[in-house]
Amino acid sequence: MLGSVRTYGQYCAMARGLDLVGDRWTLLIVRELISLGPSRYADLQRGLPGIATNLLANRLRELEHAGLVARTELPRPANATVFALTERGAALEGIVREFVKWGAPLMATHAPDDTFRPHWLLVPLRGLCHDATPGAPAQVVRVGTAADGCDIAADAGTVSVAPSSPSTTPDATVDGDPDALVALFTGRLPIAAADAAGMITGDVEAVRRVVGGTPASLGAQGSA
Amino acid sequence: MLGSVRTYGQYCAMARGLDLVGDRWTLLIVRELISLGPSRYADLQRGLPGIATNLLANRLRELEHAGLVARTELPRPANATVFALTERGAALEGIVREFVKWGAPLMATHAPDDTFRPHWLLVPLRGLCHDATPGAPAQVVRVGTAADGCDIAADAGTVSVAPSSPSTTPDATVDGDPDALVALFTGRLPIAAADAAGMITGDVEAVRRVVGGTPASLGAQGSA
DNA sequence: CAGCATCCTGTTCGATACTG
DNA sequence: CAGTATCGAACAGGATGCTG
Repeated sequence: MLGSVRTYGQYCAMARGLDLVGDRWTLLIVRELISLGPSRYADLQRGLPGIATNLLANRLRELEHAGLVARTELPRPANATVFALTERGAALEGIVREFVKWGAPLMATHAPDDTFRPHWLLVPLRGLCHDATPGAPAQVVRVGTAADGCDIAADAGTVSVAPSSPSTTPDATVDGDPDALVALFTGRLPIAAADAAGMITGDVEAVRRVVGGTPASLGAQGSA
Repeated sequence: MLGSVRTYGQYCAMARGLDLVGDRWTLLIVRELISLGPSRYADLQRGLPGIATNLLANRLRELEHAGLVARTELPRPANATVFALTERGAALEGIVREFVKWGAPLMATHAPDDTFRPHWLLVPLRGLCHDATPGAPAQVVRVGTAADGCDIAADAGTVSVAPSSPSTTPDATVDGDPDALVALFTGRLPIAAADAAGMITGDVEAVRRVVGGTPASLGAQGSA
């Protein structure tokens, strides 16, 4: 009845890590909890197209048992169950970040039937954005929508990327085709071209301020 | 007949990475190829206790197809097939390293029936060792044995950790119980105590030279 | 012997239907 | 909304047999 008692049985840090988060879907659930913050069951399902509902329930139970996810019952009037990463669970972001870096070259092509959610860009954007105008007042660029996206906040030379919040009014909003979004933030699509294509609403200069990171953060590694 | 056409179908760098290396055993095979260097089939099997032989063959074929592993036929007299990481495959070390860092706290306890191979320490040791005596002549400390272990080479302030080579004569050799080895290199077991327990052969000062890294590399993160 | 392929069994996964 | 129940298909694990 309980899942994954299956273990590699190795006294090895990596094998023991994989015993906890190596099952199918598990690291994507962690990605969701990182990218969305504390989430309800149905929101997790929306960010994990194709997952079986029983599998999501199993994984959440296993993650909870492993001390990586905490389940909280919100009081009235919300009256909902909320899943959030514990501190130890949030420490998985390093693994997620390395996966994103390694997988970056795989984003060059876009299969039309692949699903896409703008909030999936949160971890990648953390490595891809900078503040090119440290002296300017604080600005926020939204990627995607208020319901599903990321808010890139630039202030005093540093950027922070958070799940988009309906209570924030961004200075600019960027949206469009998945591959165009990726191309824009990896530098393959010029900002002017994105603007001409109608991808940018609001202050184009705010977009110019945050787009573009260090070459290393683009995950430029051989081909595949 | 061909494995894993199963894909997450997401336009997401992490999901696409997991499509390639997210299957069971795959990242442990990568760990083996990193820790052993180019290897023969039987050597991989020895480092992956419990893997089904057909599964290893399948995974190697998938990795080859993904461009992460290259298969080479050695000419006579060796006449063997050798599997090695490609450049793109070797780039997975960042993911392996993050897994090791995150999994480090899980090594605190040691189940007696867990298997252990000294060469599994190679990636962890890369984050755990330093050269405390940059001025001293080059020295090599072996962990494990010539047949299965790592050689830690300290020279001019930097250390490099490689699979143990029979053609190298180390200045000191460290071996012993798996948990004692881990405790030694994570600083929980004093070098003097390891020496008193008979874990060290040769020049104890060479061991003292390389053992101990930055606090950050110990992977100190919450509990679990 | 190294490097698999085949066969078989048990577990996990995926899709859908259903429930408090 | 947050799951549980069910069932066929795919996959993992173990033993064994084949082939140069």
